[in-house]
Amino acid sequence: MTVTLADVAARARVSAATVSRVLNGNYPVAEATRERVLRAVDELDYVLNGPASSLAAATSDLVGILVNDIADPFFGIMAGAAQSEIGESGAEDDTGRAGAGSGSGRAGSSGRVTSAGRTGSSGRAGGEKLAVVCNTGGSPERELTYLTLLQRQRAAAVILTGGAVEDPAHQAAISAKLTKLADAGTRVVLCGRPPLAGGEAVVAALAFDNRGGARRLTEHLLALGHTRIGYVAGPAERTTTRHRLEGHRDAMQAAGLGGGAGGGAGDGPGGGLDGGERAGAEPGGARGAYDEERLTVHGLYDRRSGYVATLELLRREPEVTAIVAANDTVALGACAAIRERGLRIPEDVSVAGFDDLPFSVDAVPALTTVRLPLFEAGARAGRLAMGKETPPPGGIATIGAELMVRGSTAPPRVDTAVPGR
Amino acid sequence: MTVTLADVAARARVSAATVSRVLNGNYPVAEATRERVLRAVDELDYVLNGPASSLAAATSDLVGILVNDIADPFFGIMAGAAQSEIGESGAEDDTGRAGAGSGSGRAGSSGRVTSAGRTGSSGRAGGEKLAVVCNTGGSPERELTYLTLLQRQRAAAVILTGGAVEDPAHQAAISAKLTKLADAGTRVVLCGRPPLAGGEAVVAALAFDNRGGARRLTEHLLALGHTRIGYVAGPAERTTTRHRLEGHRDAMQAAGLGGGAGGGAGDGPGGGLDGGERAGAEPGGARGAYDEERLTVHGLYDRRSGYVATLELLRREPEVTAIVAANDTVALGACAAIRERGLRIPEDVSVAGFDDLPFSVDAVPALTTVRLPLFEAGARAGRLAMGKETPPPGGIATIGAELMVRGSTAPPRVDTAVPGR
DNA sequence: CTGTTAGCGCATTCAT
DNA sequence: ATGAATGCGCTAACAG
Repeated sequence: MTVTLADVAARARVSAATVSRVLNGNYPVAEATRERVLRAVDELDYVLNGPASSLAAATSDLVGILVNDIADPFFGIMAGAAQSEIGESGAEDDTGRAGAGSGSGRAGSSGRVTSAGRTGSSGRAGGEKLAVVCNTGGSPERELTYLTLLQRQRAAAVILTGGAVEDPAHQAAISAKLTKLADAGTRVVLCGRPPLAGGEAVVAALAFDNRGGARRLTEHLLALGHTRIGYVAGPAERTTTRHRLEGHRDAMQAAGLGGGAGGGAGDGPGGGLDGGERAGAEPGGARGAYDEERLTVHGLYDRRSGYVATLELLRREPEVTAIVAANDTVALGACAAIRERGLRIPEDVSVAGFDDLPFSVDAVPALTTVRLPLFEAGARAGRLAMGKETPPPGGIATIGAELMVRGSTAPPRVDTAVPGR
Repeated sequence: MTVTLADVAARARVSAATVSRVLNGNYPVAEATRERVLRAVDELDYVLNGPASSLAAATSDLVGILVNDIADPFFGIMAGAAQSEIGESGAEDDTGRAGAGSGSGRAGSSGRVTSAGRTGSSGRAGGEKLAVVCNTGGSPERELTYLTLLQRQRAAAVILTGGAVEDPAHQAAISAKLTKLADAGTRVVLCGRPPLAGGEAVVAALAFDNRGGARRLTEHLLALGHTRIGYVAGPAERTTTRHRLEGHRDAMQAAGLGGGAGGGAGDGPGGGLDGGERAGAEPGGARGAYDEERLTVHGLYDRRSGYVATLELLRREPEVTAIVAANDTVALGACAAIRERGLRIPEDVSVAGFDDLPFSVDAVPALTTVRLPLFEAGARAGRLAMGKETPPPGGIATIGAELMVRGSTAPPRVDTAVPGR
């Protein structure tokens, strides 16, 4: 029924071993026989049996990329970049770049279609790796499950993207799993995720400077003259959320607006997920740590959360003149909430996001945000996973975050600065 | 070094066969031994060898989902939905839904973390399928390559999403490849992609009613009083582009505004990718087929293309009162271009998109568009791929597209209706 | 350079 | 209900 190596060997009048050698290309073979084999392969339309190959070689060509939310461009961009570095066999930097601008449907590619019948249809496809992305949905369980599945497949490499959940038990479980993967020869790379405690198992960890970016963003707002800044944070248990929040509070404190306590590193996020428990906080009340918590609302990294949280923020403190969102998507929801309350952006309330996703520049007004080089980071992670690039010293690299000032932030209204209004 | 079935068997004092049976659960095993085996598995921290298992069983638990652009939420939403149906072992409809709103970072999940140490770490993970998404970048070659890679892995199922490239050679190559996959036992499902010519190889094809949706959208514009409607189309060679364009032209013709020729089905898209070749077309010139082409500009399915194409459209015909974009992302670019020219939306120019991606409702003004039930379609494709749902009659189902009228479309300015202005 | 020989780890017959 | 054998298709030593 299905064509095997032996069939090809017979057709080409060589041994199975020889066929294997030409297919894998990692062994000297006479040019003559080589061509004969290749022809037989094409004629028989032979396709290598992956499982058999992996079993014998004890390695597979599978490379897994774990993401929290595949519908979020934040992850899509990183995953796509990584995949482009992995899919191509080292060469063809061109095609990799093509996917950069999140552009789909390459228009000019139809001309090369005919050649595809040759490149793609036959079973040989050089050292092609199968780069696949797995959607964890942000669930620790699914993350572990996927890791096990990948381990089962003897994956060649695994790339973990996005912030981690700060649960000790889960951290430990992940760490243990990654160690086992590494022991089995799988290359593990972290992208946009803080380094592990005992990071020996990991080839490299690329961490975003969330804290620094957040700090610069809030400093920008402070320089504009804002003092009552609301913060719509992400899920409390994620590292990304904590780091961005810390950066924000660092800046607030430096400006003498934050609470002295709780500003340092390592403290768990304090705010509850849904507010409303502290009743009757008088507007324009005390500053400091109290305000800090009162002006922080946690939610998910999606639009709806931004909308809901902003409404809550506006309710708690109608005098806010600026709102910093956990990311651009959340910022969009915040904008919707602000407008719905009849306020203008940025005249009445400034809004800022994080990530600088493609749509941010198209918001009206364009969103002030912090740019994360997602594509570059993803591509680098891909190369690291393939061993095409040497890891940074210590296996850890911090990736810069650049402040992008645009139309959604402006100085606060003058009359708002007057106490009591 | 690595723990094998035999090790587990020895530890549990049974034969390897028995261990295999408990692990696969598809064979009667005494409860006592069963537990003994399971304990041994946990104690030894055994992880099944996927390749070996697949080789022996001649099937794997890999399910591939092909997308054109992973950074595009259009695909991300479908892929995520499909993956949620595939990943979970039939049950737990709840978790599947959780990913719906494109929400990442499930906030409430930390409570269940500890249980993960049990569910996820051990080698057994019931009939878990490994749902993976592969990013083709819209390139036919990569599409074929991925299909080959998946074939090599003896994938259990493959889901192809998004419009196809209308190149006969490529169509044939894909068809042939899918037939081979089906012959090898792989279940093939098409999602948001038109049925194949000889569709026997395919379990089911879920096609979006792009044509109908586009027609209704343009009818809406016509009802509003627009007559000069620019169309920013996608890549000329894709089915999605053609179908949407045809729907648009159908509506135009029905209103007596389209050219008699070229309106029917099956004609290749006429407009060149970059215009400007026909010089000095006098404004307010002849209607009909001529205008139809003049008012159509092709580009990619991304924001930049929408921006550039709209600028071109505005140059060719400053009197356009409405612009229909290939999709929402393109519409965003169109909006940017329109504003840059000092025009207001919708007062001066109405804008419409397609797909109704999450961000569309947040555009200012909110985007009139055509809603495609991406999540539902993806989920259904996932179930079809898993054999959890019976295919529609004939294996083909058309998925409705619903017009969403929002703020970005309005009647044209009265003075614009005056000829010569 | 090429052919021969052994397994890789597991799922299945077939027995019992 | 369980154990013993057989082979899935391929790669990797070894010869030669």
